[in-house]
Amino acid sequence: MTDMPKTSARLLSLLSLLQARRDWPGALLAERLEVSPRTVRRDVDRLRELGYPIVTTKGPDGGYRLGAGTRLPPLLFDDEQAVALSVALRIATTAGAGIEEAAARALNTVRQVMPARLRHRVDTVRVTAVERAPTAQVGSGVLLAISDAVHAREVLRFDYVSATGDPTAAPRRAEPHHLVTWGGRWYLVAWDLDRADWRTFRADRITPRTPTGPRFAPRELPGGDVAAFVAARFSGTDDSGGRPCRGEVVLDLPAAEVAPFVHDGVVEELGPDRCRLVTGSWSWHALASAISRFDADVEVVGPAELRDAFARLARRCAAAAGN
Amino acid sequence: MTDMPKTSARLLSLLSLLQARRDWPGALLAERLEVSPRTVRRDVDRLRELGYPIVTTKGPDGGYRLGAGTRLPPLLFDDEQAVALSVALRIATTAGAGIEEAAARALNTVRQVMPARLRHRVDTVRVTAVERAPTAQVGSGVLLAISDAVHAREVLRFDYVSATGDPTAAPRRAEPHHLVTWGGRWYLVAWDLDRADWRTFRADRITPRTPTGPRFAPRELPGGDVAAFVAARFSGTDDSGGRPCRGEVVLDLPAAEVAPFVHDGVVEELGPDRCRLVTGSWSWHALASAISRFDADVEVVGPAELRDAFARLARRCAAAAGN
DNA sequence: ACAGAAGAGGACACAACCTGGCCGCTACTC
DNA sequence: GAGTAGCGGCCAGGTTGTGTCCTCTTCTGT
Repeated sequence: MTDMPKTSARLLSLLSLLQARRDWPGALLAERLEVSPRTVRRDVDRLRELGYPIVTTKGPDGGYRLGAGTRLPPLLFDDEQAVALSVALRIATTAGAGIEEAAARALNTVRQVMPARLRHRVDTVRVTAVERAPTAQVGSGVLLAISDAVHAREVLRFDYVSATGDPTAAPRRAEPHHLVTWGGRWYLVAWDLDRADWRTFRADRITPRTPTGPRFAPRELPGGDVAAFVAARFSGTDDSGGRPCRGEVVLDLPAAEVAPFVHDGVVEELGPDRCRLVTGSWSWHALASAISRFDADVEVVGPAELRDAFARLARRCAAAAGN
Repeated sequence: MTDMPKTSARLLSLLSLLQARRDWPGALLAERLEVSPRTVRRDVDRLRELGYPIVTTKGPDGGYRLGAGTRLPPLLFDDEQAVALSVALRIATTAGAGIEEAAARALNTVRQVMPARLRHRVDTVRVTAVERAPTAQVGSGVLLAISDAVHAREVLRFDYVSATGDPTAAPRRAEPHHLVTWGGRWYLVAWDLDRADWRTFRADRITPRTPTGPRFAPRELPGGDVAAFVAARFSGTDDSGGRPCRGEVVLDLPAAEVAPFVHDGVVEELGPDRCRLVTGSWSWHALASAISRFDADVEVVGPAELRDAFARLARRCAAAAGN
């Protein structure tokens, strides 16, 4: 089985890779395909000669990209795809959000058209998803309706059950911008037309109405990034409650050593051994204590309350140390 | 100049020829591709090695044909399956755990063999997954290796990088029982053979070794349910496993206020506002920090290392407070 | 059952092709 | 202007692919 034409196989992989991602730096492709960058360039050339429109960006942040409107040869699942598929769908079947059963069926359907080897791969992957919060059921119909509205940029009208359980009297109207999942729940990020502000609605409390309203012009989400927006929205309100005290510090540690321990916050690399950490906790004391877990020098950026908390924590610890 | 690789190009052509027609006699293909029949046979072999299911008919009226699985009955998903598939894979591509890119490719691959209507459905669904923690990358290879071991019930040998970043000297040996995802991270729930206890290992810190060990008989997980087990494990902090540094302190707090936050240790009531706490952590520093989370006066009973850690922590905090 | 059609595949020699390295260029960003 | 990233020529050496020749095996139709 060592007889396969490396080159052709690589070309197919290359196509698959290019299809999966916006921009691929040549170096990354080289690494991924396990060939030299020079060969990647040649491969790209080859694909071009075969008629595939690969556009390229030069300079920093450059890379390759597959142009649109291409007829690709029937690509096959490779092992990684099979694993990804199984993992994703199995998670959906255990942690699901009303789509468990559909996900299970989909997995089965795909399974059927796979070569035996891959089918076996799929079968061996067993994953359990554990959620912090009991997952609220959202019908795929609702998901679909919201998705469609987002995609079509049409004002969504819907009934909404508030957190207290009271159905809002009047149907809400909002410009749907993003469908987001966070911590096992589904949220719609939308511009609430009635309140003239950005809101996140829990999808499981939404009952879409038909027909949808007129089209709208997309607005720019504060923060630019949906992920950032939602993270910011919820950062003070974990499922288990709120984290009202937030602060910012600079740590003398590589970001990579800090990030894994931060569950609710942002870690930003400032240098090889330096990073910025923005996080929150229940109280200033708890926040200071949480930050102190990193065995590194801390520089408090703010706010003053955090500084004070550190001062008190210092006295506590000094006392505990027997002076 | 036009140094187009004949072979690769031919393979692609062959693929599209086979797609376009039911049955191709080898001789015809040879003529069409302008190569000898022998080469056609070799090309077919090559495609087979690349995973394309090409069926062949021998005898008179024989020929080659592209089998199912690549383009045939355009996967008959129903809408719900399509939605589930898109949702699951899109989540995987944004929240991914090292499989984002593979998930994206898988979605594209599936997309290709869908009828136009469903493809549209798939394209409509846009989901963003927001994770609390920057997700640690886990290679699909690791996931696969773990999964395989779980499935085969074979003892897994692996190198493990501890929370502190120190690679454990000796490889660990464990009976893998479940692969779990929780809060955006992957964990292996296993019976640690060396420590003779249940442990949860972070998958991103695992480097599996080959070969795997002998088969094992499944044990019953305390709590029965993986989900319950993992949830219980993590309900306190996100540390897991054994804690080498143990110490004892007396806190000026009611036991009832301390106990809920201690998941690996003992809280003993000493008075209405006083309790003894024995617990452990990965390092003395971490232990001191963990104890300091209680906003109360601390009296270190022992050992001396903990006292020292508190002293150091005090200096750290004082420095952080800007003195 | 037999002949014939068609694919399978081993051997071999020669040519073509690919790859990695090296290097100077160009295009773009900060 | 410096740094990054892609471009592409050139070369040497080893790998691959190809055509040809042959012998088997598997079907089908008579």
